[in-house]
Amino acid sequence: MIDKLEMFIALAREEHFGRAARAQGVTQPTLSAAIKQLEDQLGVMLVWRGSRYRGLTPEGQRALDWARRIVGDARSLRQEMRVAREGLSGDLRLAVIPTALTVVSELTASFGETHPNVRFSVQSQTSAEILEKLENLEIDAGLTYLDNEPLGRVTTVPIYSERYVLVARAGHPLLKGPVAWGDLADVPLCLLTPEMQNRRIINQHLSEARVEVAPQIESTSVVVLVSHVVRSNWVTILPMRAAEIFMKGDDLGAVSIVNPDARHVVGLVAPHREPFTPVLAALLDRARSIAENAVN
Amino acid sequence: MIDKLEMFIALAREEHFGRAARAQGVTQPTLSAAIKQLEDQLGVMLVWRGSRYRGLTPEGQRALDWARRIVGDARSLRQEMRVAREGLSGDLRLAVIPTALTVVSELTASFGETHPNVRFSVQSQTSAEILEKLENLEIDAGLTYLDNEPLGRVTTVPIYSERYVLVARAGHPLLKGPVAWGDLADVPLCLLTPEMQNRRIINQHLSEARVEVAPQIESTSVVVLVSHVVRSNWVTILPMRAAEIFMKGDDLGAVSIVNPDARHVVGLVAPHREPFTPVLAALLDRARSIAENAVN
DNA sequence: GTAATTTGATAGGGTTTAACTATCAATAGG
DNA sequence: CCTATTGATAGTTAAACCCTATCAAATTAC
Repeated sequence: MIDKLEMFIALAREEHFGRAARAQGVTQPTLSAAIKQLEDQLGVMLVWRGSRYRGLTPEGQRALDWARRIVGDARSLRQEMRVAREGLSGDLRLAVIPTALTVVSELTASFGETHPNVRFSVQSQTSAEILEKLENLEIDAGLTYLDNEPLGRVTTVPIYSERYVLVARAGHPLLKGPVAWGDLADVPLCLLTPEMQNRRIINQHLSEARVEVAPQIESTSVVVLVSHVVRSNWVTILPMRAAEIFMKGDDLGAVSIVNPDARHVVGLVAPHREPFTPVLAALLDRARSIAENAVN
Repeated sequence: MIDKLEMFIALAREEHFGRAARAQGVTQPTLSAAIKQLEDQLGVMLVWRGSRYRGLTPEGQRALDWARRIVGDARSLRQEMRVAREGLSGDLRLAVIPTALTVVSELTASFGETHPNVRFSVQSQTSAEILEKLENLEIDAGLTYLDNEPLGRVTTVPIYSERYVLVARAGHPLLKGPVAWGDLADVPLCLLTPEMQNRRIINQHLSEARVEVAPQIESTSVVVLVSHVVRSNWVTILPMRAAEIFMKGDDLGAVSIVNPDARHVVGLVAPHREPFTPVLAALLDRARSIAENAVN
């Protein structure tokens, strides 16, 4: 039953019998049969049938909610028993927004010292993808904005509060003192792409300052932005925590962007499942302990 | 997997391999094998092994919590799909404290009109048994005190507030006017047994009024109490709602017990499982709609 | 102190379930 | 109209499952 629910979840995620089967490590006929048996056992049609996948029925949608819960709890059970057997161990799958990537090492470094048998897998994703993967049980926790866009039913632990800086090549005229959002009208900016929440936040502040921007360089990667800044007169806007790691040499400079002194809270998000598995509970604890007092 | 978790739950409840097997409709070797497989899959010992059942290990205890949750959710999934298929239908297993038994018909009567395909099974239990059976998934909801003793993790819907009356044969001298708890010192009382919460509540009020009682008749059944009162000079204390049904003739009389005018809230308790199954959601709705305004 | 009973584990065998490979029918897309 | 894609179906083999029968250990009864 639980295996079939896992296959059902995979089918809903992949929207394709073949891909879902591959993702589950079975052949396509096996997955087809599993879905059919699930439908027989539950006595309802879950998937619109045709010559191809055409989405879930309303019952399928409801069943998917339960399936996620049941499968998630079953995994929690297994994980908790493994912890009882061999202490904190296993994989922790983390998804992180690009501008918070440098914060991960704070978490993992201190966590890894006390729990050396826990392995981390960290992927860079948009905040929307993080929430989706959390729902689909594809990750165990995420690091993303907590206060800007709605999150759904998740547990959150605030870690720090983002402040924004302008990053430019050393000697750039804008670096002389604090910059206001309104000063950025005719500056050659390179920014993250609009599917990134960070970009939407920046857009929002710029538009509140009546500034229109159309960056010539957009990227999903902070490294791309910074490398453009290093090599030319481009300028970028980054959260301080994301910029710091690039400021070790003398070739870049940063100044605060004020008026307003914008803040956005970033922290851990985890599925709202009581009780938490030991590994996740430990991670949330660690996040709480490294949280800046400044979060508000 | 889910079947094995069901067997594990049955074993924890019955504390006996043979009985648990019978309860699950399998033979004892099958259940023994299922438990062993569960232990192999989870990699931990769940049950203290010896020549007989000797309780759960700590890991078994934790696993039991998850098992209850998983099995409960799986049942919810099946139930919800059945409702999608054939409307509100199926069995609703209710356990009720003796003094609230007359209230059940208020619930079932109005519920049965709109949902004729739902069958009720009502059993009389102590409040402690109700909570235990709720945990063990043996009932779907209970009707019990909400405000007197701790309930654990459940959803509650208050329905009415118990007030206490003294019930005696018609013409009994105590029936002349309201009685105070302190007046009951030398009255021949018959009361529920002390494992009933109602009795503990009454004891509490009597003891606060400095009254010591040692009833010569104790019973788990309200009918037994009332039939003693009808046939002799015994007197009993009952919640008004429990007494009403016996007051149709002229052979019994009741007066309020005041000083204090004690109140205790009675209502539905249901497992705290989001989202609720449709049948349970409908029952909770109905309970809310028949709740007295007087509940406070 | 010994016999009877209870309790859970083990062995062996038959049935069901589950997975895979190979193939087919239906439908999009060019 | 042809080809590629998609999911369903057939047939076969392996695994899982559950039963009956039996056993060893531990209690209980006499």
